[in-house]
Amino acid sequence: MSVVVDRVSGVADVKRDRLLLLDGHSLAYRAFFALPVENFSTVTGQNTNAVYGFTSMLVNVLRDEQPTHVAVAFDLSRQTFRLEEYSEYKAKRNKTPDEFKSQLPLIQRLLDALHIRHVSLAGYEADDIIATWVTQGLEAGMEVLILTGDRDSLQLVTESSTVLYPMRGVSDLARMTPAAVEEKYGVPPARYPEIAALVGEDSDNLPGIPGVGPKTAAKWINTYDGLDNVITHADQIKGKAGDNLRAHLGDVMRNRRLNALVRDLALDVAPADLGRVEWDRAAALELLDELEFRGEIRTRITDVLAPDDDAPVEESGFSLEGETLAPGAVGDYLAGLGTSPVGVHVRGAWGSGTGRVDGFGFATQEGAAYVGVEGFTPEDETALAEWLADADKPKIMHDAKGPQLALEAHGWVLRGLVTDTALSAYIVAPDQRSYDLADLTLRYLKRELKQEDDGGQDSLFGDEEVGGDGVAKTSMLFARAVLDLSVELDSAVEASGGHRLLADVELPLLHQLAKMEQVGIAVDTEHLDALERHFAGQMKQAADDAFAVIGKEINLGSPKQLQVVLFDELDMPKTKRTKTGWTTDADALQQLYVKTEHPFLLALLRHRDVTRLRVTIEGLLKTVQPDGRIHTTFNQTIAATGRLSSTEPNLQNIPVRTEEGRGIRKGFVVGDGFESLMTADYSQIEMRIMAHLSEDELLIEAFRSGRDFHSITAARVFGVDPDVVSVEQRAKIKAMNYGLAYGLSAFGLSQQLAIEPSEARGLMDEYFETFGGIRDYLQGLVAGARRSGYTETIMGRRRYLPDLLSDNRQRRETAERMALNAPIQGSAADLIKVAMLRVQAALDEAGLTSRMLLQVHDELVFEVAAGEREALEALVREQMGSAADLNVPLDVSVGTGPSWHDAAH
DNA sequence: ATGTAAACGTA
DNA sequence: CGTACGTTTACATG
Repeated sequence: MSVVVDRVSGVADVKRDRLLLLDGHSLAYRAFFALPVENFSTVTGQNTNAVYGFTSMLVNVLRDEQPTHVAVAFDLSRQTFRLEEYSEYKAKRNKTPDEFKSQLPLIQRLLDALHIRHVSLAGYEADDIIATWVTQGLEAGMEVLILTGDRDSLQLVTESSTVLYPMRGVSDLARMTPAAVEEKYGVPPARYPEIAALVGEDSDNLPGIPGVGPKTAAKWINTYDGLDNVITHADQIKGKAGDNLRAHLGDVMRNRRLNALVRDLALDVAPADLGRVEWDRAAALELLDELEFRGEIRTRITDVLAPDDDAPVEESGFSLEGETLAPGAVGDYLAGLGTSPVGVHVRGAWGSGTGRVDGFGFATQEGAAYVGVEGFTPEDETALAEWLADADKPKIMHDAKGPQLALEAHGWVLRGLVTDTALSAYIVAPDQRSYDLADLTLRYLKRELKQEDDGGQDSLFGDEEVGGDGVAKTSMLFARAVLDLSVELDSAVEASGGHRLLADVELPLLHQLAKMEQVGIAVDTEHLDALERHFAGQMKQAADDAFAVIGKEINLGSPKQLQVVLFDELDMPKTKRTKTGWTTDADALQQLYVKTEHPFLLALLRHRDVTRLRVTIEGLLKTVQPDGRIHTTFNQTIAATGRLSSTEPNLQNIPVRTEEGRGIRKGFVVGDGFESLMTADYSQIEMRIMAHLSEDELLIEAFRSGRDFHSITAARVFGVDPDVVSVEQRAKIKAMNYGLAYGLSAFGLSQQLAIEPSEARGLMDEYFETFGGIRDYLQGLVAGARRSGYTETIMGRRRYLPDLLSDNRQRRETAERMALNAPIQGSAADLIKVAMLRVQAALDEAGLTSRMLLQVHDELVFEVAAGEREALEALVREQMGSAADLNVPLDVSVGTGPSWHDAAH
């Protein structure tokens, strides 16, 4: 199907024109209540459930009905001729929610982008516009479809006009033909308003006759042949209903006047003007991006609007001259590039600390080239190696850590990476979910970047036709996109003051992370195997115990089945609600045990614990590479605060709190040829940052004293000597200290300490009384962020928090807690990143072979080469301790041992 | 097959 | 009713 209908060619005359008319307001309103608003909102807090539901209905109907003409009618305001006639018209309606109102302009923007006409008219409702178009369309011999959630439109149904009425939600449409209307209401469509007049319409505040429903109304209308005759013969109708009819004749006649749709409005646009035209692809995609419509809905939209394989990349703005380099031509090509930045796209695959290169796309402002690695001559190989390793040949890449691993695996060294578009996009807006090249291209260049489909899937072995036009073209286009993007992003980074963060921290860190991923950490698989078997046995034991108590076997891992046992069968008190029932989390089970002392709970908790440990080990073992080491992937662009994250596997959440859990850490060991593992971590890094930033004298003094921090602060709060601080006092202040940076509430604190909220409130007051600088600082953080729209770390890393201005209390308060936490967590992240770079630089400088393996937010793990322990410890203490110049000391604790567990301190 | 919720591990 | 993450399982969708 082509969305362009040529009105002149006569092609459209082969079939009747189909006119699709939508009631924008009623459909959006339906969608607003049908779809849970909390599931549909963007990062900026814009609700989109109504937009989503409306769009979904629209595209489904476009797909299923294939109309040739389309338009949408909207209400303009409540001020209509109906209101003038009847001041109570629609009076009972609740005020339209703001969350809904803000979505109408979005729907209209979307329609504009799709080039679908939308019309409203002062004094009239959408219904009237539609009724007028229906009348005109039928006269012109068109077939008409009306998509609306307003039953008044049923009066427009004829043999050639059908109402599509949403049944429930936004996916079921009832097809209201004359037969369907008659079947449902017992009268032909033209007489539907007569029924409505008798029955009344709650939503319009049009009261009907008491005791008269659709059945009675239909009976009367059919018996007397129409409402007019019912009114004339009102005195003949017996019973209570008859009395009521006579008493409310005025209402009925008024209802009938008001529910009659106006069919002869003077509109600027006639049905013939509504022929479908090509959509504005760029504008629509940009809006979908803004609305965060992705995945299924996005495909459904684009499929319906552009089902043909149209829009090759050139069409959407990318066009470039390029060539596939012949064997032997690489040296000359690279020599001709000079010293202006080159966009580089590496084709290949990577992960788990290694990778494979299949080819390179190069792009400059002048042109582009592609070269596949397969046909390389020795001269090509050398020329490329030299160019890649030349720090004076500037390169720009996207998400270069993976490619870097692939290059390294080939033996190539990458130098001269002047920027990375994924990293700069992250600096500019760290809250984005994805930094895909295609996403960024769309967002910053308003162009669509599409993967050329070259037939077969990318083979793992790289044996597909490398010279294929698609592959080369795509690679060159990607390289060019990277180059163009870097220009936009450079200025965006500059404008937000993030240049140094990018150039001095994130970019060099990319290489450091690649190095760490490449090295990996050695694992004692035998130990972990044995441990897994042990936990499997414990699991079986715990499950048997649990089943014995309740006398049957259930799936202990199913919260649903657990709820049945706990709350229905054992009749335990209800816990906190979740979306789908009552929570069965460990905290709740613990509390239930305190109340009931039911042995099932103990077995269940034990089962949970050991299951978790077993599954964790299982997952780890699956990721051990042939070299006997685990090579995690560190993600540099995930956490909005600036932290790293770790995947496949996540080595930043290996158990440590329980003795059994720590057993797993014994499985991470020193590798062959090295002497031990060393861990080095910052103590109370976030509190120190708070002390520094708040300049609270007492807090600074507490840190400078070098004594136990929680005891010192507790002593201050409770006004006692540090030596006599009780265990309870210290615990309370410790919880307070840790919770501060999260925006802890009195309630949260009371939960955690199992004390009364009032006591927690008092504790917080005392604390803030003592450390007034902290209170002022935290308040200032939120206030400042509200003013500027963002928070900032010590290195100038920004996080934008538009929800600080939300009128939704929950969203706003969440944003406030984020504003408290982001600069603190983020500054700590800045600090350890700087420390990592300094430590590595010092390692290189000193010529040590010890190496950095892991980062766990405030901790670094090293593999110590023989004889280097002391030197390494000194170096690490020195570099970590001086990563930032704070007005409190940075305390680093260091431990060494044969395993990660033993290296703890 | 794919997505979401609940649960839980870390800092 | 405390921030930042990733993974697993069960369960509900298509």
